[in-house]
Amino acid sequence: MARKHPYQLLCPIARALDVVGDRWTLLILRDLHAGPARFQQLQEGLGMATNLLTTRLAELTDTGMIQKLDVDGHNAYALTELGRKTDLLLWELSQFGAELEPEPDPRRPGNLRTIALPLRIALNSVTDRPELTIRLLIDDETFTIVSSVDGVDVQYGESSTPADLIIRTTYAHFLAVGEGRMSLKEFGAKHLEVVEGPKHLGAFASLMNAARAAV
Amino acid sequence: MARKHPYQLLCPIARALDVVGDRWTLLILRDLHAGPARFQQLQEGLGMATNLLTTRLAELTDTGMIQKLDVDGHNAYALTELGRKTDLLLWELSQFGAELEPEPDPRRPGNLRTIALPLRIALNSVTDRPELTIRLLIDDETFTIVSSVDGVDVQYGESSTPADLIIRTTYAHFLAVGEGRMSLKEFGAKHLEVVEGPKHLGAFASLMNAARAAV
DNA sequence: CGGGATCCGTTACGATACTG
DNA sequence: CAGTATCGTAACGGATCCCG
Repeated sequence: MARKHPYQLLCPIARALDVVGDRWTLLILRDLHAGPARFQQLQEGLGMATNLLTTRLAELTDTGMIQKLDVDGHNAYALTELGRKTDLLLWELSQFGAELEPEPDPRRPGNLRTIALPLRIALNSVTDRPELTIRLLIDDETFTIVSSVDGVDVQYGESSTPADLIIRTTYAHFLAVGEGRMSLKEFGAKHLEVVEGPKHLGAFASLMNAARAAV
Repeated sequence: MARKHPYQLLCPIARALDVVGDRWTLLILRDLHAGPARFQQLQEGLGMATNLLTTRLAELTDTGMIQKLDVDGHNAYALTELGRKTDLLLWELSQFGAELEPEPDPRRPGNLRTIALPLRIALNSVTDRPELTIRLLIDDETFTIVSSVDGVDVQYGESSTPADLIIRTTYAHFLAVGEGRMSLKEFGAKHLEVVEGPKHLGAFASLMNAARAAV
């Protein structure tokens, strides 16, 4: 199942592209940076053909970028240690994409897994991080943000650790903050519902502020 | 001549890939980071089909990544300001590629333009840069390295500014140093010929050392 | 119903020959 | 030198089907 026409050039860039340069491959990896995902989650989030997704998952497994898990009887796919090393690459790709004109008419609604990687990188750039576990409810979906001295992790879904702070918002508003179209102050005042742990809201706000300033 | 199947997703990564995600596109940009290039230089360096190169150059021109120049009667292609913004992206791609197994049997000999971008980024990471213009003769080709307080530029070919130091080596040896397979000391002693300006060799050596340490 | 596999029409790519 | 033109092959996209 190897590619018929790899570059096979004496260049690390070409080597990287031989592994992650195929259509859809980097977008699959992007989604997996939000944590393990099932076949259907990936397919629906990306809107790609199922046969292609099957092929890509097999290729990524062969190259050691991902591994297949069994999560309570169901298959799931997760990044390996090698696959996780695509984080800075995807971040720079994202930074370059931000220089381009925004998409006039997208084919699909936004994919929530998209935001995990940039959020994690931005939060990790903060030096004075609080010890805090946040559950973020966006539309019907859940993210867990764990901040500690070791770093920040952002995962799709609930984690076993209890959350200090539970907040709810919508994808549109959260994205507006991430892209700088809405101030954190307005976001906090109008579009953020504190479900639990309001005394930790200040720590969350300063963390977000610092991340925005650092990126 | 637009693509029939762009991603058109609400995600900066997908937007970036809609512009630079096609086969060969990032490798063309990589070569152009070494300075303007003619059609044939690109074709020979990459070993790609001429019709595809024509298509890619047209697409990159349409998206504002490159522009066509007329260099003494001949066409040439150069990065625009937007195109130059792919530098960090290509750097991270290169860093990730360095994590992978080296290519066992490459289809073509190394492309000298390949080294300009990583060399420039590495040299730019040095804080105490000397004011120095270096002409680097590798096999039959020439690079010009201009170091100043503003930064370091690495260009394929000769520049109009006179060189303080002219040195000659081979691609294999230079690559060995870049990949850490040969020490700078051994390189300088055995595989580097000083053509002119030996008194500036010390500044060059300390610049290279600092770059190696920083990357 | 989740997790794919098969089939088929369309598009993109690769190699080479040819032209202004 | 700088591309076009042509053509065979591989990859992609969409739909349908299959299997536990």
